[in-house]
Amino acid sequence: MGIAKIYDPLIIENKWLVKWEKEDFFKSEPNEKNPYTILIPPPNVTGILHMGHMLNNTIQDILIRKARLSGYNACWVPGTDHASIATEAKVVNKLKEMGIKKHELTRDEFLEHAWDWTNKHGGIILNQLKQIGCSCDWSRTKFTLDKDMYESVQNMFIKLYDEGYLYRDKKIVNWDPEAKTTLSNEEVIYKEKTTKLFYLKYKLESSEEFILVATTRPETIFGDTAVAINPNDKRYKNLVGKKLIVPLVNRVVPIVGDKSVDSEFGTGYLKVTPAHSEKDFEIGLRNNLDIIDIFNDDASLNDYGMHYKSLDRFSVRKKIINELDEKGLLDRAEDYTHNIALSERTSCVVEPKLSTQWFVRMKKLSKPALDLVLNGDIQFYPKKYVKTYKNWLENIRDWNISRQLYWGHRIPVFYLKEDKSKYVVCLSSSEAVKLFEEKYNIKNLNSDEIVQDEDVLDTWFSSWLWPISVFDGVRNPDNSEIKYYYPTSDLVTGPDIIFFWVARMIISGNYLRQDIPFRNVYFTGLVRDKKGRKMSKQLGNSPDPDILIKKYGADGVRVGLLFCAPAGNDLLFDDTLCNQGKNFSNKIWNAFRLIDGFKIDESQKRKSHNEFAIKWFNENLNMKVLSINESFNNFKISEALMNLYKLFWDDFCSIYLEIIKPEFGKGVSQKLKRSTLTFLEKLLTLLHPFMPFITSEIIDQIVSYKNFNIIKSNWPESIKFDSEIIENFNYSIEIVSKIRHFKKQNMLSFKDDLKIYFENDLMDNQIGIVKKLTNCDLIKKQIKGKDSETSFIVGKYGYVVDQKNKILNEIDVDKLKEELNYNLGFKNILEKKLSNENFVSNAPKEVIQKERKKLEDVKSKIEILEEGIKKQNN
RNA sequence: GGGCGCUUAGCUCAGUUGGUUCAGAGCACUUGGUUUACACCCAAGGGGUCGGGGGUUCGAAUCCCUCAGCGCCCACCA
Repeated sequence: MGIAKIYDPLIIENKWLVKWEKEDFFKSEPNEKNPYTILIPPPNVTGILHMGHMLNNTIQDILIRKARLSGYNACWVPGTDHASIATEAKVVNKLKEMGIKKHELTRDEFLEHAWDWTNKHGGIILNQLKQIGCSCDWSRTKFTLDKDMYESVQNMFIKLYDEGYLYRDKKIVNWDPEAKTTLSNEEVIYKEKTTKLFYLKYKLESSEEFILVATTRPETIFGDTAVAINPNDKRYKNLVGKKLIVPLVNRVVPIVGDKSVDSEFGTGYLKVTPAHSEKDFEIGLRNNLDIIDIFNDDASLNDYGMHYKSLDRFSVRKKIINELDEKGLLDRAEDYTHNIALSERTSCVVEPKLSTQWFVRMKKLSKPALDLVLNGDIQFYPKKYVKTYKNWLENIRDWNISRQLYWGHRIPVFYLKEDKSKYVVCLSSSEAVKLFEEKYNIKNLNSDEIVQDEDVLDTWFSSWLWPISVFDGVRNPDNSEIKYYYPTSDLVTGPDIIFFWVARMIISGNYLRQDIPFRNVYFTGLVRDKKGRKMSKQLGNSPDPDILIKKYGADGVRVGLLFCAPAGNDLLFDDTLCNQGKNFSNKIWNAFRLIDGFKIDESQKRKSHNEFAIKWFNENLNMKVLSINESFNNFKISEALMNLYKLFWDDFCSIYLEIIKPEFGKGVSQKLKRSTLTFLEKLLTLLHPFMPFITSEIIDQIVSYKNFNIIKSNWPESIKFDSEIIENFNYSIEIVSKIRHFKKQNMLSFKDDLKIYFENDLMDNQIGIVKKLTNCDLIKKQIKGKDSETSFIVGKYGYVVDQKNKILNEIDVDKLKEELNYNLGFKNILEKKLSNENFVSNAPKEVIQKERKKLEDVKSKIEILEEGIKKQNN
């Protein structure tokens, strides 16, 4: 036999990677077929593949390959995301290592470095996706900063502005002092920490009395412009109209009443710093307070910080507490555990900061998006995320889209240098000059008299256009591609970006095209290690995909991942599952070896049980294809794989092949070999989405299928199956199991041939199968009374084993009795149920019918069992 | 604080509209097996009062209440 005994994925997978690349198998263009479209959730351009990506993209590849096999024009668009803050942070770090500080560079110089970085590291991840077999249309690869994508983003901004969905406002935003940019709420993470709660003395004006104010941030007293108290607080009445002196600063500030103050917290007094807390800012608005910003962009203190000017906020905190203490202005300090806001990207403490930003008005824009999901136009798998989605949309807030970064889509707004309150929104400065004339009647502006907004847009502002912009549907809404491919079919992503991305794509899709962006959303779980911990660099528990692939093959890893990935559940990844996948590859390989080695020999007598096995496997295949399709329709991908795994391993190898396998040295008929190859071909087609490499290779090696392209072949059709054939066949397998069990219990070897007498009708081909799989003869014989010295019951037909002496005594009568008791109990319950008027009158007819059938079955079973026990006792 | 979800065999999970041939799968485990595709294998087997308690019902893993444990998302208080 020329084929290797052990399947070696490495060589074969590489061979197919090259071939797929060369022959452009995955290319898609609009045609007369129905489209099936998936857009990759674009990974960070400079990122590398982790387990989450693997899972995600394997699922996408399975869906897309299945669709391709099912006759759709399958199009999977790959691409990468510029990931503005994440990438910029990496570049800043890189520059730091080189001794260059970002602020020493001009915008253009910085961008040059960023592009160098991107060109150097970009695309690695796409190559890794190829390694795991992703069948993307690589000619369509997009990058969110490509020229057309860039323009799409800016066009969207302009459209939204023109239609009144954008505004510029001063608000308290989350400020990342390290990256020196604002963050969206979604980019802020909270961590519990124990810090100190300081009680500071605020003297009443022209009095020696003081009140205590509790704060965790004593360094912000420089920005205090009031102290607030809840108007329902009893102390409030005595204090109205009085003033306090801010310690150290000696600023005189009013006491104001505000319902948002929690009287239970601290002393019930809240120092109000409108520039550095959202809540304080609102109190400030309500009470007309001054706003004093005390920080520089890096969160060091500015001129208002007096002698602490230029020092960092945290060192000021330490120093100012000492000073307050020395001056008797600190009453006490207590431990206090609360949540600290941290930047997702730089991990530094977020500083609330007042600043002017661009916002998207979300309420009206997002209104239709909720219905699209609630009424089922868009389906979520698993369903539970509909509620999460609903909850967010119902409480949606305006979206801050400005980011004080260089790397990204620059905001297309031009300001008059002289007076920045005057601005126009457009693509270029030459257009801006015209618009200034129209809008403000300012004529003959020089281009150096206007300046473009320094900020870029939030990364997600480009992401929410992804399903439209990859087909150029923002700039050209009527082009043939967008009309053909949009709406896309499925989106596969993690639930962690349901708000960042999924919801916003639905919103933008509805806004731009009055249509959904995708029909189904499949949420994958988080990949954890087998102890349930998140995978992280620090723990070192995240396996390297390249190493996994080398060890188990891409097919093996794909199968391993899918074995543990029910939709929406986190999956506990374990190497051994990949090993199971690898073993499965080997099993498939060896099944092929066996079949391939069949010699044709027409002189063999036709065996009826072979025909029966073929019939059975055909019907069984029809049945399993139906259930696999059903699993696919419900996005139960791992269920589909498990069914296939069992179909191939148990049904095809352990049963079918074991039956039709010729005895040593003998051959098979042409017809049998052809049928078997047809089954193998169908199974490989079914397996292809999960294991594209090995299935391609084997199909390629089956001689008669040389020109058969598995990628585009037809998914086996199935509408119905003959359940009688399946039942009859299964019964013989049931007998086989019982006989094997019997042999094992009686310490007989597989080779020992027994004569087994049976009383009821069995078909010849059923007998043939038992004979082939157990090496035992089944002989039909009416057994009367004492003749049946050795009887052993299985199933509803009952049969008798005659092995002269030893077996007889070891037959387990207790087992039979146990089974009898169970069935008697069952019968009791059924009879009780059926004689219960409440049941008969209340339960649906079909249920009653079913119960009656059960009763009949159980009665005949009891009869057989009783007879069997009687025979044993004789 | 607001919202969502989970608890079924040693592990990871299936169990659609309540109906005892649904208590199931894979892995792990135990036992036996190797000249004849595969030990990356074959065969057989043992495991669970479906988290606790209560209720609805003729009937509950499935519906309701409650207790206990776990997890996620959102908001964030000085």
